Amino acid sequence: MGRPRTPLLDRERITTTALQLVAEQGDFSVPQIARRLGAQTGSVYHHVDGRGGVVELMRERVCDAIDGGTLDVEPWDRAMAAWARSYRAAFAAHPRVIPLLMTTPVRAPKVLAQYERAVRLLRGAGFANPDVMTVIIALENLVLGSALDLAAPETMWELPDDTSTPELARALSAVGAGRAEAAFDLALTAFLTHCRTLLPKAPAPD
Amino acid sequence: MGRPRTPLLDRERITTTALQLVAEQGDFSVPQIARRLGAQTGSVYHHVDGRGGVVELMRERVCDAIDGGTLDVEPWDRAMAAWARSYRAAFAAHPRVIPLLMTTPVRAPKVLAQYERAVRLLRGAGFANPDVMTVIIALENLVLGSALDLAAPETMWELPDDTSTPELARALSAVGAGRAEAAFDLALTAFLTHCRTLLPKAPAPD
DNA sequence: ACCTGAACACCGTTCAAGT
DNA sequence: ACCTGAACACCGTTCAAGT
Repeated sequence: MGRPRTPLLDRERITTTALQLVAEQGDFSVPQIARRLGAQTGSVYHHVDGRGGVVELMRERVCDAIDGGTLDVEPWDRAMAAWARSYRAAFAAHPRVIPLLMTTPVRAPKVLAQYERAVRLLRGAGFANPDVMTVIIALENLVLGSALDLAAPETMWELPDDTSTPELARALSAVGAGRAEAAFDLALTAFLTHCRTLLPKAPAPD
Repeated sequence: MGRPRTPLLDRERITTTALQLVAEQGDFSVPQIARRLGAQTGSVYHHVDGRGGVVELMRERVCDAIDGGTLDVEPWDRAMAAWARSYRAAFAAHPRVIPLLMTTPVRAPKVLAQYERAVRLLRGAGFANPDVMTVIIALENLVLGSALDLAAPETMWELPDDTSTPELARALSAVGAGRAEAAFDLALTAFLTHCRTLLPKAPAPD
């Protein structure tokens, strides 16, 4: 009892354990974290701001893998594409965490800083002020929607039998694995192609 | 005790109450449903397959508002646009339910039937077999991603102060309300425009 | 500073027993 | 058939008490 020689708990270990639990079960609980680390449930609260705090820590860990350097790529559309792919890849590495992150607002300064850079990039590219945020939100929806697809159970559609929905069954078997990737690529290409048309006609390169 | 003259519980009332709770709190529990309907917690289990069953009932209720008739519109791209808008509107009417529906597969026959029709529509329009499902999945991601945006808290980005992310703050204030709608419209337009280019060159109308 | 151990109000689920 | 009431194993959170 009392204080151990070497601390059992710290934020790093709590985060890692939570991510493991979510990967295994699709969810986590504070007592589960404590048990895995050999501590009492209450002890976790000395390191972390409750269950919600653990979710925030997981978000930071996952988002650390997003490569902000992609936003320095030129031209702007290649930068946005690279950012979107890096963003999605970071989430894809922890698919089952995604639903946990969807309902709480983004507070992590590192993530906000990347959005700030994205805004500057688009303004610099010549997008009108009201369009800038629309483009970013649409891109974010695209990334999260596709990432959610990865978190979905093996088959997002549970076909009762192939006879009631034969065409759907056939179409599904034709895509197979990589369906999520194909859909993301299609949507991203479509989106950036259309965004280019939003820009005032570019002057000829000098 | 025992059986009341007039039943306290049925699937309709359970579903309605669950939707109300989710609208108010963003979540629900079986005991909460029971309390609101003046029954014991255990009684709910006589009508519904546990908590997961209640989620399925909510999905069916929400999806009933999707207008499958939109898939009869011509040409195919107007049909897909109308379907996507109806789909999103149905979810938008119950924004906070969306996160609850994301992690469980679609089983509702009515929803599956609409996907079946969508597949037929795209095949009829001339899309190659491997492309059909990719297009549908991408459209679904788009709808769900945008719908999730509606479920998000007022401010998806919690800016600590306007000084650390000044451009983001400015861009955010420039979109204001309707930001979700604008982003959805942009993404949908972009997507369908690009899908048209996937099709073999159309023959001249006769 | 870090942890224990116990407490509290809440879950989801099951099931005998009642009418 | 429909509901009660009690049980069980689990949550999230708090807090005095120990070293």
